[in-house]
Amino acid sequence: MTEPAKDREKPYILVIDDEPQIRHFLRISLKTEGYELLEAENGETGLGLCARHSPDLVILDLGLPDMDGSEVLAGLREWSSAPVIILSVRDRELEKVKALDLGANDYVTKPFGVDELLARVRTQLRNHQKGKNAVAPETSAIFDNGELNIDLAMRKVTVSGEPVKLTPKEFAVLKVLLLASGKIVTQSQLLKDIWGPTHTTDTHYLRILIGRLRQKLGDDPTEQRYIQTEPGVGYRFLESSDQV
Amino acid sequence: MTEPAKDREKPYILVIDDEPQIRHFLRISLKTEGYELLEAENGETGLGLCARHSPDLVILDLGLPDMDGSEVLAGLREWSSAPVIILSVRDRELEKVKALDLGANDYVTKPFGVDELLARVRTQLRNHQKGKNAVAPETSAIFDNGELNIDLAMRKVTVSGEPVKLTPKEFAVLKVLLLASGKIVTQSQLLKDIWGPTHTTDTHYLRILIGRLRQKLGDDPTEQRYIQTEPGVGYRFLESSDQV
DNA sequence: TTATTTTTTAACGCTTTTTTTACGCCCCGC
DNA sequence: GCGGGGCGTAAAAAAAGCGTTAAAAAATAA
Repeated sequence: MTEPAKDREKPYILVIDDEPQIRHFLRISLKTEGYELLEAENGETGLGLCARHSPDLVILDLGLPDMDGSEVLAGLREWSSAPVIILSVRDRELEKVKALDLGANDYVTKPFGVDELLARVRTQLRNHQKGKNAVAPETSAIFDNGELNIDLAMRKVTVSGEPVKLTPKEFAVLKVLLLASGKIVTQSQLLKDIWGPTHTTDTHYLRILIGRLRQKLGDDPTEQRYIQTEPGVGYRFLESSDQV
Repeated sequence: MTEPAKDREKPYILVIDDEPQIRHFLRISLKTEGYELLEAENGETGLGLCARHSPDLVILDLGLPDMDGSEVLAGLREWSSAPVIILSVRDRELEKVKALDLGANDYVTKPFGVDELLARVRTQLRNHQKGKNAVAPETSAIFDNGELNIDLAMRKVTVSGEPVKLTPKEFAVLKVLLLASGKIVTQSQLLKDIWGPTHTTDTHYLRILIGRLRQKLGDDPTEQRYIQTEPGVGYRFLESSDQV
């Protein structure tokens, strides 16, 4: 889907209606509620505007001069998932069913109350927003080679089934190393990330921490399976493929 | 948790309405459409059913005998995100606005056409499904391991049958932990959720509250059965499977 | 209002974590 | 072989975090 869906200050609402007085009416109401408005008086320009600005919500009148409302809706749904509220004078049930099944999110019959319409707008925006936020639920990075298992999101580490307790700093180091898996992380980088920019020279802390980490992970500095020392530079976490 | 909202063959719809003929009517219509039905004739059993079965959609009549419809809605929204379609004889605009802003997803005025209602049901299910795929799986509102029983909807907690009284803050903490069951909730997250963004560093409050909570739930900090502390990070509610 | 519950504040052990301090090792150039 | 820098380990001392208790303050119910 195209949907740039950037975070705008104000939600954009596209009104597609041929009656000037309705547009005027909606313009007043929606603007005072803090929405940014886009207007079109026929289906074609409506689709064009929608494509160009990808509004957060569309209010669509079914009775348009140039094309049938359902055509507009169908055209929209081919690429956009923005919520659509249908506006119509016709109160025929079949119309509603058709529109809703075509992908509309709500159907309001004229004449309608402003407050109700605004509430329905809020409802649709709220619903649609919710789905969007949850998209990236913190990349659940996981390492698992059969013996060692690391789940960063759950903050769980097990060695051959046995859970291992890591202190906050230990876990922080492991996380940084694992996220840069295979690549070297310099000592100063690690120090900056975990102790803050004031301790970038205390390479000492690191050695102790790495030591404890290795011990807990069942690693050995002489035969480095997971954490590899790059003398004078830093450390790297070995991916399974890298292991000799 | 009892019922982790697994993918069922048929969508479950919970109808909360006191009028038998309406329920009968809805039962016929919804069943022939292939939905599985749950019915409640008052708010309390409605909330209970919802907590136990976590339906995919709720149809809620505003005029209930035992409690106000908005109370039911509000109670539901404390822990559930299932779409709610309001049914009402009252056509007052303010009612609609209130219900929609309280978290309802649609509002249908009686008398209504079956086909329209069914179309609106489809619309809500379709919308909610879309959002769900990305989101964390919905956790059920009930925990029960034979000894400890927590019902978020009813706001009731019992330990081996005996009801336990929780203060509002205690319950709030428990709710947050339970809804994130198995996952860590950071201290700052808890503090923000319950005390507001101004007290994100007063980890002290938490320790006291968690302490009392453990005491009331019959938990022991040395042998953590329910609430596990992740030192330096936060707390997590243990699902039965996690318990060692 | 009074009485009761709930929340906040304060203080104290206890444990864990972090930091400090000290020491041994190995590789390399001298 | 001698000494220095970088690395790893092992022990302490210091600090921070957790859990508990008791009492004061605030909120709530009666």
